[in-house]
Amino acid sequence: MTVSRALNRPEIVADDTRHKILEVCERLNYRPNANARSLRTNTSHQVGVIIPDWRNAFWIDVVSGIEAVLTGAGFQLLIANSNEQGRREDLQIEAMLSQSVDGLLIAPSDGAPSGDSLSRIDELLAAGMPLVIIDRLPAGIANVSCVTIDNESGAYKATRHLLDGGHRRIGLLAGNINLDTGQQRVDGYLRGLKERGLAVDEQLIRTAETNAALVGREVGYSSTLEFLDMDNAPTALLCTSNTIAIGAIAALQERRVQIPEEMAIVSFGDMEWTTLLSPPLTVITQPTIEMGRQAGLMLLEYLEDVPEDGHKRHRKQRRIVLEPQLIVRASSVRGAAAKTIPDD
Amino acid sequence: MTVSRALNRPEIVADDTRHKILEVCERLNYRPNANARSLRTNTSHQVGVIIPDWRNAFWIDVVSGIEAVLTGAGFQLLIANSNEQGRREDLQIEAMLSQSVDGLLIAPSDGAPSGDSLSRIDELLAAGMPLVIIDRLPAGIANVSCVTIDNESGAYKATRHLLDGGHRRIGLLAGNINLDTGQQRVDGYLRGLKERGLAVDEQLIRTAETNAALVGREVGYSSTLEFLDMDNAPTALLCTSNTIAIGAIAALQERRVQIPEEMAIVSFGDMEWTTLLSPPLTVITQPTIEMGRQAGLMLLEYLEDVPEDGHKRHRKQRRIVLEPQLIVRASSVRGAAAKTIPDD
DNA sequence: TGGCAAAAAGTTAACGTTATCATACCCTCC
DNA sequence: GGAGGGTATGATAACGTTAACTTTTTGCCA
Repeated sequence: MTVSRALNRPEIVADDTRHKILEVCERLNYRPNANARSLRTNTSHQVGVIIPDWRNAFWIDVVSGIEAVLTGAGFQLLIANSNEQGRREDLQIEAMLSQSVDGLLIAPSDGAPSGDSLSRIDELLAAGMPLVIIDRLPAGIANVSCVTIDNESGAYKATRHLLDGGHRRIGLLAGNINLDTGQQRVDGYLRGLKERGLAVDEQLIRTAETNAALVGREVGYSSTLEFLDMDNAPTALLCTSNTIAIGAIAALQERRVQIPEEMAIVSFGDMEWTTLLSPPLTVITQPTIEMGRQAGLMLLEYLEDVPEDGHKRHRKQRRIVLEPQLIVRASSVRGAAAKTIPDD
Repeated sequence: MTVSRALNRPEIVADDTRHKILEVCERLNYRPNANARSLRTNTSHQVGVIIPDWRNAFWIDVVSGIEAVLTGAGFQLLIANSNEQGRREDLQIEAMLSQSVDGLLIAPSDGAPSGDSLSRIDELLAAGMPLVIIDRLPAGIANVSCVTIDNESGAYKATRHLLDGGHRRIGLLAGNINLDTGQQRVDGYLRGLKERGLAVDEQLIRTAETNAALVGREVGYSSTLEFLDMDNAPTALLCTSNTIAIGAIAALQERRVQIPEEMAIVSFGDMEWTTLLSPPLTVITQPTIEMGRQAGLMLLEYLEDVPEDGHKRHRKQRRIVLEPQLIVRASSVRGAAAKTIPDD
């Protein structure tokens, strides 16, 4: 009816008719039914976002970046927390498709039973669903657009910084190395050592089964205690996530280990509290908000790429890799002033 | 058609028909359309959650509690961040109603232009929409169910603790006192002083215009510096939020003020990092997750209260007030041992 | 004034479900 | 063998919107 036109394309309705309609809408407290609209148009102005753990500030920041871009463009976010469980992730994708979301932003969980949600993602791509993968890129997925962080480079920078500080035995508290991000951080660490011709001591590398926040903290704590009990304990610690770092620092404080004199420490992810610690924490910043922003923008391109011929256009796959930065603070430098190391 | 029955009420369909149907669904990759279903049934299994600031860990924890309860009961969460802006909150409620959410959980923003979203909430209640207010209860709303924290009690406990420690001049870094939570914290502080017959020095009470995280931090920082510059500076600080505390601690560290010898500090909200500080931070715990859980359960009661007669049942209003706890750590107690300094 | 194009408004059907009612089928029992 | 009662399935309409098409109105010019 004309009402629909008055609300959606006011310019093609005569002025006084429009005013009359709007006035009546106002009086009747009329509210368009989004479900009916979605049913008819097969578009919802909703975008699904699936993250693995929203108790971790990392992911909240990512979502903030996404939100800034997408709600600005008139999309509503459907946020789901997979809790690092592939099965949940799968169900959530399913639920979002049921609601005919216009697009999806997914950070694959580390617990994906490989086949399951990967093939689901392949299906989505084949169906032409606008989709951008964030932060993690499981090996099995090809031809997908994604925004990630150069974890290898981040870990390398951290390792080199510690080596420059004279450390020769550096403990690596890695997350789940079944995840590409986890493995990349190990790779960066190894590159740092190799570059200096240092042998790798497998005992100095600890991994976790999952990246879930609570587990990270626990692993950081117990692994650090184990390090401290070694005959030739490391003199520096590289923590590959803020949750791991929290556990590690707790362990060091408990044992009254002096930072950085007895143990230097570098962590991943700058948090609001890292500068409040004594000493302040050296970190590899994760450009989380920016990652969210870029992923949002990328998805937006796809969303605005209207399929005029009714058939989904074959889209070029794009990949953005963001560079992490090293911020040197006192936790990793013996008696020296802290400064930011410029990118090289 | 029979398909609908096979999927929704399998027990009333003959076994072999059902199997045939399910097999075909599988083969065709059939997925029920949630919009069509919502349109027809006028129910969406979605619950809207509106919080004022998801960059603040406080709210993320609240949402976690809500999620634990509601997704377990088969509801999907629609999370919106009002950014402490009444106008956004209003639009978000509107959008959620368009999508025929089954219920709403709202933490009213502090920037509500009083009339606007309050009357909207009244409307919702009148229309029988299941609705639970969380954490904050604006003065204008009556007859609504809510789950809150006893802020007055929390601030009182903190104040009493500091008074017990011998402090006589306690700086109060309050948030937005136009918000009931903010005013209640001031009230608790005043009760503490009054109980000991101490005069109130208005100069020791600082408030903020809004509870937005960034502002909180800034206010904590600058107000603390102002305190330190006073002729008779306070010897203790009561911060009414974790963001304010972050700013305050930053200021104290910058001025190299010894905690707790020169300035004791108590904060609201226990975070994962509060024990990592030197000294560890004394806090009033906010039962955030529990608040979310209770709000979720309360809403669930309303949701399950099916209107058999087609007319919304008049429901009893319920209120739950959760009690915060004082956790004493070294930031508020002089000397290694946590011993109480006798009164006068 | 008639004719014609453009603008505005109206009509119809369809999106994919499910509530409701109608039908077909199968058994049991007198 | 037919009435009665259950169970399983089928048919129809409706939820509120909009795409596509049709009709009406308006405005303009010859």
